Amino acid sequence: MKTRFEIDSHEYKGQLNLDLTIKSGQTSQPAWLHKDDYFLELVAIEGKQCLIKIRQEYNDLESPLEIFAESSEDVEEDSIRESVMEIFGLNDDLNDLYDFLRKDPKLEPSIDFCKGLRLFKAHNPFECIISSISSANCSIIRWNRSINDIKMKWGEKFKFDSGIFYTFPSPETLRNVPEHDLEEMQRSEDHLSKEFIFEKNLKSCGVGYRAKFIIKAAEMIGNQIDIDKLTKQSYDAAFDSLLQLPGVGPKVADCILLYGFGYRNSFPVDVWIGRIVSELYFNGEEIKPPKARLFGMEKFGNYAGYVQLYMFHYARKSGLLDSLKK
DNA sequence: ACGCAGGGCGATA
DNA sequence: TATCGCCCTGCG
Repeated sequence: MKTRFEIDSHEYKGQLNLDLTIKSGQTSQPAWLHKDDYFLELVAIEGKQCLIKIRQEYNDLESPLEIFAESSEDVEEDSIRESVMEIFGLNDDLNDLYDFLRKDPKLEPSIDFCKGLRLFKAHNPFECIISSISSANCSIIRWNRSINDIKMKWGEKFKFDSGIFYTFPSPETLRNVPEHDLEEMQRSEDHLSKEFIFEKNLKSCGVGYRAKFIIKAAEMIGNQIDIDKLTKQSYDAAFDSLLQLPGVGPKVADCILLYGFGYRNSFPVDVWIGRIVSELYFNGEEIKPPKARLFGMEKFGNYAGYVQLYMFHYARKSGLLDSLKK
């Protein structure tokens, strides 16, 4: 099955900046592969693996999105369209958001810096959970690399004309992966050659001490923690459930809820958001993360997730972030 | 070279 | 209940 279609800007409210949305470092998933104007990723639609190629005219936030989809199975165009809408936050009304931001003089300037930036939702919730765990105490490039490594080592391989793509492995697969060189060596003792290179273990993906957390989390998902249930729970209940996973604290849980499950009221607080909140709303007085989190959730309500996203990019681009470094 | 940034955890009071 | 040292790696 190969198909091509467009999504016209009239089909969603407000603008979309595809490039900015994909590259903004949201922990839902690594940035999509950028190749000849197109962004590419393998996405499961109706349970079938489907390569999505998407492109937007450079610097034209109003032009129609051009989408190519390709799969060895038949996938309905409507389902692909729905997935794309969901992944790129096209069901969100950015005009509404901007009306909200304009009412707050502290947030108003963020609009110009972030035009068309949308929440980049995970197409694979389990991948989002592992991405978010990997992102803790870690740079964006590093955890992006780790997740791509994990996909290449244990994902299922799919070949297309435009390249080779891998799925993110299932919890069942990931929970059985060796943690480090030693474990990999022990497991393959019987057939070990002199030149054996240890590279099929989690630590070799650069996740560091988070390897243990990832394996344990993969074990718990499907047992104590049911992903489908999480999406149907209240924000508070889902937050508490996620905290049971190793490597998941408040910040990571909020990222998973926002980028993985679409809880728009979550307000993930890392050191930067903490500093920005204290600078903008508390005269620079130090605000502890739990307090900043509650402040954001209460003040911004269902816009909290977007406000967090916009605050960070605004601060980054305006130079505010640099001024807060010390 | 080497010290620091980054979020969560487990030990401590 | 709050505070603090440590975990691993990339970068300046």
